[in-house]
Amino acid sequence: MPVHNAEIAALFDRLADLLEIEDANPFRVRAYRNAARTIASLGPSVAGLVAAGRDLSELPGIGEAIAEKIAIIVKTGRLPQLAEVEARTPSALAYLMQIDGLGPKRVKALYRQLDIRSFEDLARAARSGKIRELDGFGAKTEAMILQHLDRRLGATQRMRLAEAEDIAAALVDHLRKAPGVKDVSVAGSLRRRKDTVGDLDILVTAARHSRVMRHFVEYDEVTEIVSQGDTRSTVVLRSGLHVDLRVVPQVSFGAALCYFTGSKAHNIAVRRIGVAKGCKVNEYGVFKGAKRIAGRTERDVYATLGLDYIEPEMREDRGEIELAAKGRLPKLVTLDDIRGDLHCHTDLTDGRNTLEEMATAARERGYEYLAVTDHSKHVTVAHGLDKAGLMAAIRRIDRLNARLDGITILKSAEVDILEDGRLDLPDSVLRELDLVVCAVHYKFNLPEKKQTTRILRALDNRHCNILAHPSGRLINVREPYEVDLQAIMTAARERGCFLELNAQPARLDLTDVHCRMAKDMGLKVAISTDAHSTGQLDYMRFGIGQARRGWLEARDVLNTRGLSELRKFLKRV
DNA sequence: GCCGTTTTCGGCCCGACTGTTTTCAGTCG
Repeated sequence: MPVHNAEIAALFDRLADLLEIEDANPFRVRAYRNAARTIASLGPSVAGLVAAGRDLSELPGIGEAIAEKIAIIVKTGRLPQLAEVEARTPSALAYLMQIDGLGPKRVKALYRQLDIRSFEDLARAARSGKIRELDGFGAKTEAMILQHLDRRLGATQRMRLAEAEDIAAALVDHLRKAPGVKDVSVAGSLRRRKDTVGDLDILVTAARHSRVMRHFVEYDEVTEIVSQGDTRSTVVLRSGLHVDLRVVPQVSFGAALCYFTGSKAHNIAVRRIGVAKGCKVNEYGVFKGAKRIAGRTERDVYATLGLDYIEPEMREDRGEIELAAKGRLPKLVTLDDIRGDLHCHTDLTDGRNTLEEMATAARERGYEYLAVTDHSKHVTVAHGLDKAGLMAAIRRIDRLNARLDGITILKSAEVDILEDGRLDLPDSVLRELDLVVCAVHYKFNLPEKKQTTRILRALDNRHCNILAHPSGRLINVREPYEVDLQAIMTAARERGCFLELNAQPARLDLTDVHCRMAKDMGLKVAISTDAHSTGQLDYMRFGIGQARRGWLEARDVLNTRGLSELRKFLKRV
């Protein structure tokens, strides 16, 4: 059984947690965390790279020692060094650090002095008042621990981007009404367009001594004020979302926006560039000695450090800084580049709007074409179409195209991939379509080899053009199914097929990492909304964000092509 | 443990807020 990248990364993260509790060299701890991050954001499987004899120490943050450890993990599934550490320090202690306010030092003190090894131990000690007696702890810390223990269940899940975006928009509206406020900007992972966000980071510029902090904590959605200072405060909203607000003067806006957008790893890497150039970089600007030499705009900050402007979606320290230094950053795809949508549904199956309503809505968005991809018969919950139903739908589209100006409706279907890899509709009807989108809707839990073979067989059908939502994940609901995406991408490229980046906020499937993998392999991606209503056509922006996180440029995206060029791409090799 | 427009050894990002302190450690982002 191959060891997945995520599992390898988790071993190193766990090792880092426990070493931190043991007060090991913090830079060594960071080295393990960096390695974990590199592995987790790698497209190709590490196990595969090892099997192919590749030298892993070429990867950023991975040297000889960690490369060797990875090889052992791939071979045995275990990291011997982790077992050694766990013999001294119980593995469960790492979980205790999930409690807000408990870091490695305090967890160590709790373990050493009170033998606390679990949430249950922690709750018992806190309730009996033992924690307040420890050095460095007090009554407030004890109360805080109890409070967070109570809330722990269910509160740790990250929120989907779309949901967080709504909550942020309402809060930004509120903040704009504060007297003395100039700019209000959402930063953090929301600005980086990550598929889920852990908390909201909001940056405000305002005159000194403005009342904006008070205005913030008095927002009626606030249920708790975690901390409140002159320039920074943290609150919890009714939704459970934590919000950090930072107030800076306008002269620091760019530097603060960089700092608050992150990611943390990106910030560290940028500041290291600063150190190498004899500057200090912080949220107030770039400083040479005491003199501020940049800070008003993000562009200034990067330029002063010899870097091209880096789009927020790329700021993950995944190689973007090196490219920015060389002036070779990709020009990321934008919403304006999109010429049409290649996956949507109508009320003929499980969509809410009629064919004509969907067509008109697509035209209003400036699209040149819209592929209507109602379900095939096997997807009974969606009232999927059989051959006769689809033939009737095709004729309806022909009639609509004949009288509709300004947009072309492409005849298509989202054809179910059956368990054995055959498609749910016969070739005799598939050949009547402009394009065929195929997807897995049942039997998610096949073993990796079977699932991969199943999909490869579907791609073998000469009518198949696009594989929709290739991993099947539903964020916070269903894990991706076990499948060898590298093999599927290779096969898709060879056959002249494409993979979809499904823009539904709950899917965002392909992931950013897999988009980048597709790009590196020279495989184009279709960014599609899978809209089930006219309004959902606007989900395209989530797909664009994810594509940009995967470094996709317009040329890497199928539906940035005009109709005639698109038709050429849909002729399989 | 990683890494190199100063380096193969000696560095490794930077600041705000809190609680328990009487000048700072711990945590967080």
